[in-house]
Amino acid sequence: MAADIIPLIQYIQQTFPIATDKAEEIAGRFTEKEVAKNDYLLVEGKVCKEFCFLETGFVWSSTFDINKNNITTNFYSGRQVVCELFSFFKQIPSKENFQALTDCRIWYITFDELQIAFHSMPEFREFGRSMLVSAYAGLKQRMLSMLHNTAEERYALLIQQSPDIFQNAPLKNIASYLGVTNTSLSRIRKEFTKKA
Amino acid sequence: MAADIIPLIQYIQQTFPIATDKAEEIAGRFTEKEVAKNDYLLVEGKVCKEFCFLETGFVWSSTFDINKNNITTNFYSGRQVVCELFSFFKQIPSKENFQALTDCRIWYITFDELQIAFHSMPEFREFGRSMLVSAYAGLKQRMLSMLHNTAEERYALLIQQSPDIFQNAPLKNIASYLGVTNTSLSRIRKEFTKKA
DNA sequence: TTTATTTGTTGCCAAATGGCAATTAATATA
DNA sequence: TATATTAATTGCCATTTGGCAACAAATAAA
Repeated sequence: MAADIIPLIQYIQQTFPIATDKAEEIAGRFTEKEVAKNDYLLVEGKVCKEFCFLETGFVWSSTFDINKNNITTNFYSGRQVVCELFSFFKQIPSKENFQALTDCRIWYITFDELQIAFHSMPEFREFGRSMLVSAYAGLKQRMLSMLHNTAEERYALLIQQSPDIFQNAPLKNIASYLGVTNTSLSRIRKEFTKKA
Repeated sequence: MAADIIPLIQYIQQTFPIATDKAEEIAGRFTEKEVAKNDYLLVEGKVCKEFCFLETGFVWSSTFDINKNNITTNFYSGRQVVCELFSFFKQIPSKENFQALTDCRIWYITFDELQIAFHSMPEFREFGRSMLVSAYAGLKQRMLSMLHNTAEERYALLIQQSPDIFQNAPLKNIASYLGVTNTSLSRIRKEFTKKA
């Protein structure tokens, strides 16, 4: 067993409590690959064919609003699932782009392989469901934060919870992730450093 | 077969394409019940034990923010799933309340029953996964709208897509659902009717 | 019905955020 | 290195939204 599969095994166990040998069996269904900086993991209009676990590296996802402005939907650092879940599980074209901001090391499983594994391994199904439910809950949290926190509060939360984003992504994309203009983010940062 | 189970069967088929006899078999696992106006389907701190399909009626869900303000998380009209998915699938205490705003007719299945049905019916699993994925995608849409539309645009979208909310819920709860104060919502409504 | 409570509206002003343009800083390209 | 391009900051002002208080309207309770 390759040593670098350990983060995936740990991720599985932390998402759904399960015996180590079962988690290893699930992880064993994944294949490793590398993605170079600036390469796309998924392009808008294409069907997402791989469920990816990001071992190391940094990825961002984006889409376009009605006015064709590019807006950042998320950032992903290592040891997270990186997948357009709607496109993947429904096997329909994605509305989002996923792009590597650094060189990435990834473990993936294709949709067909996952279907087979789901049928033969109940634990894999349970892990999959638990992962989906957690993603749903995380999104709800983020939505409520967007609704009831100011831009500055959201900025403070982000820099506290995911400081690595600021090492990897340009501020204009962080601004659109936070739902503010880059002009406003610039001013928020100015105020923020003044206070600290 | 009771005639009023038909909406549930249709909902299943529209969430995951499946033969009618299979959809009927899935629906057959659900039990019917009624919930009176103002009664709670779920109370904060309790584990959500039932996965509910709202046949008729109107429900709202809410939670409390850091300052203990009650904030509305969602409204549900008929022919929708009404369930705190995170609490239900993880069987942990809910952070949300679900309350009937009108008398409701509901089809439900308990967590234990659902686990059994999931194991014996692959189609039920597929339906469940598809439902989760759709809920996730809907939430993402809503979040992006919160981020990149003004309060007035969000109001216009809501009144267009879910006019029934305005027949069933007080404006102060609609305001917190939209992420604005009721003062602001009042002004937005004034502007809005002026334009129309 | 009368009274009390809750909900919704409005005026006044403050705070947060956006829009645009100019400038500087950083990065990519020739 | 020199040049072109993109990203970030700043000033000025407009727009959006919030906070508070007063009031009106609707609803619930006595």
